[in-house]
Amino acid sequence: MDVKTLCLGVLFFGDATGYEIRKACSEGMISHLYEAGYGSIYPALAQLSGTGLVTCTEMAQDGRPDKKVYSLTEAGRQALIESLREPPAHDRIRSEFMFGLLFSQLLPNAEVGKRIDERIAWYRDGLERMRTCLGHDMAPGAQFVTGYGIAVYEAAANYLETHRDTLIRTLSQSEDTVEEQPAREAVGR
Amino acid sequence: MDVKTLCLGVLFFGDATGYEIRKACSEGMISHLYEAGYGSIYPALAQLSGTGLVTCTEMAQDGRPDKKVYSLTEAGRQALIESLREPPAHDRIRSEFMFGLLFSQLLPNAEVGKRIDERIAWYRDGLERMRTCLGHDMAPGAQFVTGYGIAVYEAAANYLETHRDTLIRTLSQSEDTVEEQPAREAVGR
DNA sequence: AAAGTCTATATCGGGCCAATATATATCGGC
DNA sequence: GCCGATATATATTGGCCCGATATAGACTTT
Repeated sequence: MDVKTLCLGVLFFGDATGYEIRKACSEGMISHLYEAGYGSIYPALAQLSGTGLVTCTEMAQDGRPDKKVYSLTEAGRQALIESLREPPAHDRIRSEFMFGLLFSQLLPNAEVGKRIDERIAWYRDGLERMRTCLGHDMAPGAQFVTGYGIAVYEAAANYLETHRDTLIRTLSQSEDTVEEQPAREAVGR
Repeated sequence: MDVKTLCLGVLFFGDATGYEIRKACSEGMISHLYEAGYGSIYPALAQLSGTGLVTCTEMAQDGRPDKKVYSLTEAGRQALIESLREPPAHDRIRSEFMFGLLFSQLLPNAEVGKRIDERIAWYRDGLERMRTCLGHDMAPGAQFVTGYGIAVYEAAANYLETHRDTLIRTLSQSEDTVEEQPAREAVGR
């Protein structure tokens, strides 16, 4: 599955411009599942347009630059369904935040605390948006996914809140032995 | 942060071959935070070796192909710390599983159930490994991160288990109206 | 009136990664 | 004792992806 399928999926919920699709995939609800930026979306739309899976209607606007509104065609709908049918690839995640915490012994304690606090705030913010979202009329799948997001974010925020101080305390205690601390095992597997 | 920093990080916990680094980043504990395959790791190691951040010792083995064991140099250690100091980029996630569920109305119910069951099994498997891991001696950061992983996976698995049947039931109920169902709002933001 | 944000489209260089090639060893099952 | 599968080990490539950047008028804030 690639960004082309992502665009088809967004367009399934209604016509949109490239700009709006990007918003959905990098700020909106979908950004929690599958992110994408301009550099992926615009080329994808051009290709989809070329193969007839979407149509593009240029709309002149007073003042602002022209809008290009994309719509899913019947062929696009079929292509979306076909893509969704094949077994989903394994999740791809890349969390610099978590990776950095692995090495929290190498960072100043204040920095560690600051990062955790920021992350908690980020989760709380996401939770608020998701809860607001649940009030509206949604497809059953979207409802399920949103509920899942809430459950996971809640657990993450709670863990960070309840274990933050313990981590900092532990780091403080072993602070002075950091210099000669030998490498440890138990990360390789 | 890129795969070069990832390699430096893994090597901080002890010398390793490219093969072992890949194992840690695509099967081991680190794979839950930051994945990488051969195509990223081998070029990264070559570059790190060229700039003196790691050293490479070739070890002949009876039978098996030669091993190239990489070690972090002092310069590499400093480079790692410097990289970790800069604020972590936003998490990047790409979950085809979750994205697919958004459109569960377009999939056969049996398929939806199967995917959820597989995902639950995957979480449970990950949980078991992480819990085993916690028994061993670990750096405080690694312990914190592992605990976080357990909390999140547990919440995810529980949500899927308790809401699986509700989703399927809801899908079955609206099954016959799928054909003429209009596009819905509330995904754009 | 300057500075910043929002709508809107588009490109590029470099990074990443799945798939693939190569070679040998070991282990379980028949 | 042989076969297929799995594990050890390194390396390349084509294509996808994406952060940064350019452009540009309108609206908002200071």
